[in-house]
Amino acid sequence: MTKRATRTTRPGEADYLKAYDPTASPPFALTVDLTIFTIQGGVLTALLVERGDHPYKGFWALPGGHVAHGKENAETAAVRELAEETGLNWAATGGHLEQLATYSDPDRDPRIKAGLHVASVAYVAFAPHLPDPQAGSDATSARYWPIDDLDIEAQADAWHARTPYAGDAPTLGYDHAVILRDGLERVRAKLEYTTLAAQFVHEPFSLGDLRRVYEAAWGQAPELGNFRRKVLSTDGFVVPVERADRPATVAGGRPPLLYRRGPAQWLVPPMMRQSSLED
Amino acid sequence: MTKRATRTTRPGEADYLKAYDPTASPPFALTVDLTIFTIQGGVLTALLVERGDHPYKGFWALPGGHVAHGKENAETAAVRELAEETGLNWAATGGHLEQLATYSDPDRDPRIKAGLHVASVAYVAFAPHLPDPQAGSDATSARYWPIDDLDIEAQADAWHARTPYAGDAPTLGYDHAVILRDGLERVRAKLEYTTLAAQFVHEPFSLGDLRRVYEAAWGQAPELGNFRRKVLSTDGFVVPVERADRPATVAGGRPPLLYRRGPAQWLVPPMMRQSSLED
DNA sequence: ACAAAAGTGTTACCCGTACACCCATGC
DNA sequence: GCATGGGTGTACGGGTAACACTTTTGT
Repeated sequence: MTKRATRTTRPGEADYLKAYDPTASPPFALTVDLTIFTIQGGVLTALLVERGDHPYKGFWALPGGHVAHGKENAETAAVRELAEETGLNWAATGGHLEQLATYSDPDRDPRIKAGLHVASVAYVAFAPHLPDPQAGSDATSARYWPIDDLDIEAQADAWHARTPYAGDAPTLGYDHAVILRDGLERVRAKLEYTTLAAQFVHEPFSLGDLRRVYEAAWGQAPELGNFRRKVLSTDGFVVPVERADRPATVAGGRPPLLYRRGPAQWLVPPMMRQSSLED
Repeated sequence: MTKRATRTTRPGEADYLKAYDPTASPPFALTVDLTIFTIQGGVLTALLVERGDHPYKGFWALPGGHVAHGKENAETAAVRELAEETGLNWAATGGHLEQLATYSDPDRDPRIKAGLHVASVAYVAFAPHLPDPQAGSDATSARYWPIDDLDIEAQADAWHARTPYAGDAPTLGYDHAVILRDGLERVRAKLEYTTLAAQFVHEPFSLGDLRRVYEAAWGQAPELGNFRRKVLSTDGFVVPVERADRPATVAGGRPPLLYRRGPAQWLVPPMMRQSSLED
């Protein structure tokens, strides 16, 4: 009980609390940015919004916003912003959201010139093909972009060199090309050793659907026979579903068995990817 | 060249810069916390400092401090604080430092009661047995603690429940038990699929030295024969060193071949750990 | 019948496991 | 000699890679 007291009141507490003057210390702003990945028509896409306000008015950027001071942590802010920007109830859809990294270069936001140092906690979200988002508060439009159309590497390199990006792809504001590149690498890596691929497909899904997730993310599909053995032998990756309410197949072909996401989180050993990471 | 202009001056820029009033928006503080792991006498340890000031005066905590507003990013601040708190030139020692996660619960720092919301970017550092640190600025003492002596799980659980930790281990301030637990899990995981184990030993080292790193971190050593085949067959993990300047062995036994760290970063497939992750 | 997509079988080989065995040094 | 730590060899088995083959539907 002595230690409990230290969490509420203890000798000297009044001192350090009073000593702090909110107007004296230079302010930081804390924001969140979201890299939201989904698959549309066999192509990996990311959600971007077109900014309607300065800074970076008219540029494309990641959805995100400010953490509410004293009221929430970054993750809560991320879920809230996601709902505001896309109309999506994240808890209900059951997608996956995880922290990526925090970006804090002083010059990553031009408002540093006004004395505001903006740090941003970035998140990665995986979801099946979502309804097209409505442009929210300060965005003039919002859409999913195929990641191959964004020239992310070149834009990220340009940011690091602090030179303007001169290519044809929609230009990303802030350091969002860097964040998006890091998020993309996280997605690709996580597919290898977790069951997150199942977060990209609607239930019920076929093993072919699941395999096309890997194909979209890696550019190459895992070998078919080995892939299904791997998935089916990983306990709890997918669970078969009996019902015949399979949506009619588009073209000819044998109708697939259908599955749901299982409780397993990890893939050990990992799913193999041809182009392994270089040192 | 049109786009370059947007990075320096563009229509409307003055507006959004002037519109911001540094004293109006409630302030965040941005700090860094460091989980610094090393191995001493076959035991995995973490560096902690005993706080000399409120809040959490007299408690043990992770080294860290404030990010200098407008002057540096979090990583630079981490390296700087590391030098200040331990006298260590990180760039020179060649240890490994990486971002862990950002912690931003409003109540994670009691100064929220004074209106200051403190978010902290945590880092993980791996290093060989370092000289004992000098207690820095606001610390009364600093030392390495064996992680098994810190009762981290219980302390982290207690923090999440917002109940006081009642055990015998040195009590950690703030949410640092949670951060330390996450850092520890990162270390253990990274040993599996990267060559970071070599960051824990002084050069030149023997394969036995390297194997003891895994033993200290995992509580169980990889099987000897397989371990050395794995290490030696991974191109660029270790490079043999010819010199006979091997430090005299303490006890009897065949003198080992010695190695240096190689350029390889990844271990594919990963080093096997008996107790694999549960779902 | 044919194409398309799903699903099954078969073989070879790699690599991790387990365990036995050989080497070099200090006491 | 013998204890101690370092280093090597080898047989077994599971799992993945590669590829051929069969099944079920739509047109």
